[in-house]
Amino acid sequence: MTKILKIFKALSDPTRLRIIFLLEGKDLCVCELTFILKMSQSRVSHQLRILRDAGLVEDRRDGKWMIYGIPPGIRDTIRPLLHLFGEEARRSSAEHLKDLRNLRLCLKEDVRKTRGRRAGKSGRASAVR
Amino acid sequence: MTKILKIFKALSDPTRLRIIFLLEGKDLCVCELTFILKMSQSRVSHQLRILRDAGLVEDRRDGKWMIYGIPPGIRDTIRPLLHLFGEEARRSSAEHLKDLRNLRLCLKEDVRKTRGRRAGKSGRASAVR
DNA sequence: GCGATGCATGAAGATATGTTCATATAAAAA
DNA sequence: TTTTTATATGAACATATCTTCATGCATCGC
Repeated sequence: MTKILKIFKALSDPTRLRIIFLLEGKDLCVCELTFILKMSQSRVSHQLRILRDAGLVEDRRDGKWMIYGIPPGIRDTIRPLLHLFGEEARRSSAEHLKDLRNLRLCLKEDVRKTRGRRAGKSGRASAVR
Repeated sequence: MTKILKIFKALSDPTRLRIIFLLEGKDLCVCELTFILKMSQSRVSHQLRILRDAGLVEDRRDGKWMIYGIPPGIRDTIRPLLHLFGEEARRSSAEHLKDLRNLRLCLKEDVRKTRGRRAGKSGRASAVR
């Protein structure tokens, strides 16, 4: 009972749900999530911790980056769950579409390796808040 | 997005989860839930309201009783969801077993129609707190 | 080694949520 | 009609949750 409750609690926050939706598509590091969600690194980390405590995500270190992803067992469990309700609503929600746009931008700009050095450079599309 | 979030929020409270587990088996009125859960009527009503606002339960009047149940569409959606995680854990949880025991007692004593008049009568098993 | 980057986390403040208490409404019973 | 039973709900309080800020640790590049 405690476990399922923890999972529902973890999923009952808009930020965490956005993170789950993103990770369902692709593993991401904290700085990428920070870039995509337009939130402070601290805020993202705190939310990731709650998701990890619930067993909904797992992390691994890659150099100086911590990569977060959904464990295979959970992925199989969660995907149908998310689809059951409002998959349509999700896909068409303005928020989620922005996240997807920022994800593309994030990959295109190779945020993980180039941020900081290139920040503020002109001629670049900027992420959608 | 808002809808699914509301559903997860509604499911992320131990009392409400107990109510859902109970209603998954059988429609019940507020006084029966109050009897089974050993909680104040006010508390049960407040929680039912949250479940209703999330669309997870519906009510109908039967005389002076309000009967709560899970709408068919939601039932089909929610059952696999609850089974996905911790169905085993639920079935064996002490809390849930107590609820089931109190449910049997509730039906046996016909709480809906006899409460008050028979309260405190000797020779009766009393519900488990 | 030293500075910069990526990330985690504790503490404090702001906000949301759950519980209790008091009271209101509606139907049944007397 | 008056009383009783079943339920809903607003307000106040207690508790939990989320966000921010400050700071610490690990890794990388120089």
